[in-house]
Amino acid sequence: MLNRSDLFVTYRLDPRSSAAMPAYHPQSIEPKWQKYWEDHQTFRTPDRSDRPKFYILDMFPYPSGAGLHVGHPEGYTATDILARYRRMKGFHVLHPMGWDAFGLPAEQYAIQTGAHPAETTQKNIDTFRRQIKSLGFSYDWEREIDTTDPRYFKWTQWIFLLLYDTWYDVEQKKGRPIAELPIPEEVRGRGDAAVAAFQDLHRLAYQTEAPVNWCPALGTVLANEEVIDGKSERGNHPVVRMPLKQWMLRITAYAERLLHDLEPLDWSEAIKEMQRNWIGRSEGAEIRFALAHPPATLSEAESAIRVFTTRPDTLFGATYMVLAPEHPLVSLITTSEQQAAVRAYQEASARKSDLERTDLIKKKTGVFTGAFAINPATKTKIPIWIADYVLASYGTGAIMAVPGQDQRDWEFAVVYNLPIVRTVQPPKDWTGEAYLGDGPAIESGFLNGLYVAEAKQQIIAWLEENGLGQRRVQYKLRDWLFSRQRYWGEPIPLLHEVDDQGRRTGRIVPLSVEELPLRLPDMKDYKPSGQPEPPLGKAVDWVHVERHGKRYQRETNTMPQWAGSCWYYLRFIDPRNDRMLCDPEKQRYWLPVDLYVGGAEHAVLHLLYARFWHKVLFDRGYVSTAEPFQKLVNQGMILGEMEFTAFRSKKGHWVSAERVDADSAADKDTEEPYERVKLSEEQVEKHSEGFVLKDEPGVRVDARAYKMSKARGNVINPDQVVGEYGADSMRLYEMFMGPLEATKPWSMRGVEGVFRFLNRVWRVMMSEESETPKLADAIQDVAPEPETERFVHLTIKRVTDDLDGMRFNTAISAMMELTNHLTKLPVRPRSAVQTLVLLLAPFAPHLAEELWERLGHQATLAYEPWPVFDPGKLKADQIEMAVQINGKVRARIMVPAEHDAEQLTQAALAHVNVQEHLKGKTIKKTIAVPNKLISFVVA
RNA sequence: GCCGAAGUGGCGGAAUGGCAGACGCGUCGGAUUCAAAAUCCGAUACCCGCAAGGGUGUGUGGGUUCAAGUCCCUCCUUCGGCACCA
Repeated sequence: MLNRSDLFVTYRLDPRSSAAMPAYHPQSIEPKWQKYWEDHQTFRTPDRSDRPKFYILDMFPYPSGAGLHVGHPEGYTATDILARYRRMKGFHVLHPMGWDAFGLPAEQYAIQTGAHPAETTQKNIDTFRRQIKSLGFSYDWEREIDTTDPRYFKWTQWIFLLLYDTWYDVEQKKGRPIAELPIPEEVRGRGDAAVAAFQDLHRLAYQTEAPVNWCPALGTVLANEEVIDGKSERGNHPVVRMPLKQWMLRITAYAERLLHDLEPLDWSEAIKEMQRNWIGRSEGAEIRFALAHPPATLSEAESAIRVFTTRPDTLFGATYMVLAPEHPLVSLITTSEQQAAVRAYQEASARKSDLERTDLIKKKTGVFTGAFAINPATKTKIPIWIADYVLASYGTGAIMAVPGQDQRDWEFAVVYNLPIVRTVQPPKDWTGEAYLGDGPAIESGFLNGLYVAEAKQQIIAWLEENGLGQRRVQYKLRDWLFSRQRYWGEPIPLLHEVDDQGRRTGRIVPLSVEELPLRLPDMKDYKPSGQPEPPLGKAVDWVHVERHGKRYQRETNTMPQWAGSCWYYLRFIDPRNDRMLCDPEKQRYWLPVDLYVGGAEHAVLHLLYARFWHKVLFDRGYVSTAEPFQKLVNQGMILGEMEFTAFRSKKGHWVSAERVDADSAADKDTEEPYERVKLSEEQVEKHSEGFVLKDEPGVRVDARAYKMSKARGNVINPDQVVGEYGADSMRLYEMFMGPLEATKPWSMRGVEGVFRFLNRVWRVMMSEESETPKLADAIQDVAPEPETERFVHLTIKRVTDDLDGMRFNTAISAMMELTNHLTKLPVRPRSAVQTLVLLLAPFAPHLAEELWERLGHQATLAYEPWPVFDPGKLKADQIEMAVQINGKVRARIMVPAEHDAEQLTQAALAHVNVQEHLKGKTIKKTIAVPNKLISFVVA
């Protein structure tokens, strides 16, 4: 079995030779230049400049106890290369780093060990900072921020209060101060409390009863991230949903703008599509179905069931209705005979996790309420059921069931023997159940004969005329559940007024800016209470507050981890400002972020939440752009080294991989468990479709790279790579592996490959003969040969173009080719090697600085102008061109570059092999494209 | 099931519709060395051929084109996301 240390031992270059010889030795070069940059404040970024700005941002990490993962430096290297490149191109570059440091692991660790989360967090940050610094990134460390720093979360809390102080004006399509919310006369008439309640109903931050993930076994509420497939991530205990008063953020008010403003952004289409799907806009109608026998206790508004449908055209086919089990009307309309059954069903579905409820293979279930509604189109009585295939949280929590045109309704109708009426004519050969396609309406009164789109228009007009419903847009996006029953997060800066008995009156008082930051109380016991109440409730002294003779309790929920990362890109612009979150003028200069790089796991939530906050800040006048991140790139995942796995049965026979389920290692048919046997490269060979055992070629072997994980033991530690090969090799390898966005497997041999390249660069310039490092005698102040000159200019062009297109792997290839060329030259022009050093500088900055110094320069090359190529020097005198006959290459000819089509044709015809292939044929067509090829079509 | 991305040598990968496999790894041969490591030079898709050369090749099947890895259609596989959203 191959393990990590074996890999290092096997592939490591002998360190003794590098220490003794004046060879490339990153272990001494790299600390030297890192110290230089720090001492000279080389990458300190002044707030303003006359130069064009470039704000290049990494998704800042959560500093986990495990230290940096090789996945982190992938994105960081890409952005660092671009930051350094842009500086050399004359841009004023903002390139900061910080820590997303609130979160669960520190709290879990505290529960286990008693260590304060702030301590472990600082320790982890120190490790991350050291590791990141060891890679030589050009961050302006003066701008470092930490979301758990009170000077930072003061403003996170301030933004929360801004959200609390904002309502969404649908007319103006923007968030406005709550003081500007128009209060209806009728509300005002009922007094201050009614006005306050009305305002609370409209705030972007509001409270509601919302279901949370309650884990009875752990005695705690879990965040969604902690729930995997309906079980707790830790311990694998069942999780149920229970309602609890929660803070919510009204992100749904911004759904349309979040969708619309996505369009012009320079993001990958994939990410945009994921966001669009998440927002999930659909157009349709809201329709009111009157109850057939409304209970006398209900008001007129209450005695109708509102539904949302995207297919109002199928209204005539609505043969029953379904309410979500949690729908408030259920208890009001259920008849006495059905009470028991309905209550039992409600309780059963409450116990189910989301996963169980959405389990697709299960049969549809439901219970009849005993009540009926009137289909407004057919005027017939239709039964009202409850079923958990209808979600309380989408639309109105109720549907009109149209089994003829909806597969889910069809399945339900079949189970409970409910009527099915087709109201869209399916095609003649239709054999399916519900028909969702287009077709003429049937059995639909005045809609008959109309196709779907037209029928929708007609029925909506009819509904609106008759006051039965209206056009409506619905979003899948839900409001953001913002509170966590946790310790290690930002406290929510609100006070709840309590009466003499200590009960909350419902009145809420926000803290003033002067009272911020509201710090966490120091606690010994972070353990969840065993009840679904936040641990902060146990800090009695902290919770109880008295002011102006009134008693208050602090809010004990904390903010989710997303909060701190929602606006950090803004704080980097003005990280030490203690008067406001960010100076308006600085913000105007730096925003938007020109390039944002990070993992695809944040494709939806983080980016959506940050965009939402940004838009609120925009509406309230604190930022000047509608969007925070102009260009977004997601780096791909780095997998472990390729592994070969064979499967062996209990009896010791090899089992071919195609018969085995790769995840469980069990037989696909018999489910017999097999043993996994790791193989070395020497034990396998490629056989047509896959790898097989060398000794037993009939046995297929599983060959793939896996996600890095502690359990699998395939985690690569960046410290070890930097220690062995240096930061420059680490950086270069991460970029050379393949396209930034691609998922790719790690290879230690690949690291060694780029390390050898850096050694070649060193030897191109440095003498190997002398005892101490010395410039090679081959470096001379001479003009380059035309071929070398052309090579240099071509390389400048390739590297520049590739950097602009973020194709780091091919840029490195280009530099390798130039290095290989220069290596062969007995005399290497100083100008040529100097250009190579400058091109290499963003990628391998330590080596480049060292060589730059050896070449006789006094100062850092960080702000040297980027090399420029002369397009006139890219062309060769003679070029090789291919000659095709009927699409096949039959010859290659050297021709002067300026040859025109006619000259090319003549040159091609002169070639022996061409003549051979043309013998006895007639040329029907000749295509000669200068710089491309010459092609003859013959018959 | 739906949406998205991707399938190219032994491996990572490269190719504005114009010479498939750049560059790197690995492997083989050679130089250097007492020997090894490191380094340097050469070869390396597959098949036939001593060679010149020829044939076949970018997941599958079809199409467009003088010319397709690249464009269009079909299917298959892998990865990522969403998933009873009415």
